[in-house]
Amino acid sequence: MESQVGGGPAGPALPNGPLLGTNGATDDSKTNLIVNYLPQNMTQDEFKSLFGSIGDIESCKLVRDKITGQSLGYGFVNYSDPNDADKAINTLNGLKLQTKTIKVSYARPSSASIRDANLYVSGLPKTMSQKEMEQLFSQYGRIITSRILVDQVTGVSRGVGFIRFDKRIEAEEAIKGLNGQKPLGAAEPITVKFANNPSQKTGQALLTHLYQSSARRYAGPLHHQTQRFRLDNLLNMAYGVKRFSPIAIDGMSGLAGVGLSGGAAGAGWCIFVYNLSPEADESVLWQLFGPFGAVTNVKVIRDFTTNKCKGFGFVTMTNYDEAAMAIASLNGYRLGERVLQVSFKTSKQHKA
DNA sequence: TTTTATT
Repeated sequence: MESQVGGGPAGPALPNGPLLGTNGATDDSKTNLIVNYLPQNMTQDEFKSLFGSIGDIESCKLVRDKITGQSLGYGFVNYSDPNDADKAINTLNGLKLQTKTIKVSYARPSSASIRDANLYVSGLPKTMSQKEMEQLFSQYGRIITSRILVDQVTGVSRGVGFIRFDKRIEAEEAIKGLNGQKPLGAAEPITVKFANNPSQKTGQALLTHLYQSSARRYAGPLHHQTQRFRLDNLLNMAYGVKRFSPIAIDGMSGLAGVGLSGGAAGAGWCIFVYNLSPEADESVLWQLFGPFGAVTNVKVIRDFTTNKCKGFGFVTMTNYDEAAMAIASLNGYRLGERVLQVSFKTSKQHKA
């Protein structure tokens, strides 16, 4: 299915170049593997135990989306012994796990030049095979993977596919050379462009999803509601309280002592975020809350000695409506394995 | 007319 390239040994040593590998440094190219097409629901623990069954693992990582915590369907395994890495490829590559056939290969050295090298191709002749598509593109560089999407029922090509090159430059050249061109004997020209980057898309998709799902659950069809009314309903959800008068929001009555922060951090609405993972960092909070509006400050509360997150943090937002929308949307949101609790920070300290 | 390949 996929091309079997991937990783491969490093190129020949340069004449007169420095001799590498004589100082006892680890040669990652022989121990570090990339694993692709993992089932979506596989956990880090399952991933580790599967590959740990081959031999001693130096480190391994199931790659997850920064924001949602969802598995991205691939991971890395670094073995202590190169022989185990080789054994893992021989025994686990092609293994069927649920609906997926996993791919295990040597990881290429990580570098900026291999990122964003994935192309989206459309307008392909329905008769074109994956191999033919690869032949068309291989003149521009080394192909890491290719895929043609097919109709799930009939199995016939949808005329749409992906090509991942080893280097971004190669992908750029392929766009220049093939976008708008007709393959030999084809009636229509093909479109070649960079594929959507899933990691960038997530924020937007998350937002859209949250808005739509909250609005539907709590306010009914959007076209029957005004902005004001929708926000009111979202607030009902955020507080778990029935609110009878929308005017209460505008006046912000009933909210005394809640959320509004003064002090050195500047004015704004302070939001309490609970059930963050020990690995959570500030960037996660920026990414989660940023899409809802102006965020002036985020803070992850960490243990002094371990520097791990103690499970909660704070976010300050400038505008009340945006803060309320963020709370309504993100409270109860599942972040990885955890369900977030999000609310305005309450001031328990005040003694009247 | 968008699958989940770079920590």
